[in-house]
Amino acid sequence: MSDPTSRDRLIRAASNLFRQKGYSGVGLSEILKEAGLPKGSLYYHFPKGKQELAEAATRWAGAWLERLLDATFAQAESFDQGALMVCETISAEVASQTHVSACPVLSILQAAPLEPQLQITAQDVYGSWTKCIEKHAKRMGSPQPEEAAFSLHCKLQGAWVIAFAQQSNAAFTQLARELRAKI
Amino acid sequence: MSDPTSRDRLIRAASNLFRQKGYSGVGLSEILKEAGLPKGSLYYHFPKGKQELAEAATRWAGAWLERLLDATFAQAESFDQGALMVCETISAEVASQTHVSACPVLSILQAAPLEPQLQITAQDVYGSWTKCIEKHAKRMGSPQPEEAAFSLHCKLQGAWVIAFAQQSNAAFTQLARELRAKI
DNA sequence: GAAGCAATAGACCAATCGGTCCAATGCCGC
DNA sequence: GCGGCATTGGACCGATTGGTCTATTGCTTC
Repeated sequence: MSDPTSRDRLIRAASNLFRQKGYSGVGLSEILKEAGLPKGSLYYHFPKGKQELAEAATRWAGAWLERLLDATFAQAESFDQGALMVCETISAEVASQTHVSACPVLSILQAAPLEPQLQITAQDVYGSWTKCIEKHAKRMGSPQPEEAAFSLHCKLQGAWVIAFAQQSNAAFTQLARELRAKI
Repeated sequence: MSDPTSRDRLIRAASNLFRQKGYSGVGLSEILKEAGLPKGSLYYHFPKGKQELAEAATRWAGAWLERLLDATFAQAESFDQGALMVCETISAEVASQTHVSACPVLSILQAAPLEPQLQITAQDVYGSWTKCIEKHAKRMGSPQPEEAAFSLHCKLQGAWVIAFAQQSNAAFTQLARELRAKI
């Protein structure tokens, strides 16, 4: 069994950097420097190189957000309240960092035309999130779970893009205000 | 006065390519090949190089979308109806191309940490859009024009990101369905 | 301690990057 | 035809890119 810390360090470093500068904006040397590992380690753990690392990083961050969704909705008493709490949780998460990082999927999205596998990865992760939200919508008796899931996902994506552009979580607090009014 | 066609060709080529692969994902050689111009022309029209070209391309595309907003809202009988029409117009625009291109601002957003000027450009263009929507919201007697403008901008951004990921305008048609229900 | 595998370390590669520079070209008023 | 400026054409540059390859290290199992 391989030492998990090295592989993990690579994934974390890659995810952080990609979310700030995008897939094409980050060089392997920068990732390796951040992870404190030589090039040999990268190609040992990810033989297909940058693309495979980006895929792993995106799925890792995607799973993290899905856990966040599950944990937050588990505490909610209604879907609308859960939606608000998710928005507030992401807002707090975003605000806790010195820089506002983009949605992890966004980071690899623009590299999709260059690396077809990343397109599939992006669709997979987005699909998982929507399904996850839909699951909770159904569980809480939302009348149109599919529509509600898309609507929330769409708003969160929009707020995340704007927050990234402004380097501020103001968009999330504004969205939270909007969601609170619906309860 | 400089010949507008060369400068314009560069801007159009750059905008198209950036919207597909992102700022860092496109090389100057690719832009020049698409525009059919040599490198000398680029640095004549844009002495500061790639960054200046990207800024011009983003502002150009930003102005195009703002004209689209104005033209669409001008035909609407209410803000909510205008919002729906904008969504449908962008949806049709997106669907008319073989590839779904990202929002022009998104293209340069992830390059912002590398090129500080692009961060300002992105904020400017987003700000113009929001103000433009707000202007129409006020004009049509929307009770909370600021909130309404942010809300629409946010939803459109989200739908655009998802549409880009899925390479389909399904997200826009879904958002249109949601907006139609509010009228 | 020797064999053997997991993992690291980094030299090295061709290709491409953004950018600089200057000669050549085309078009203008004269 | 000529001077002069706007623009083009493209060679050239150092730096960096993603990727390959091999030597070495360190642990584990006999």
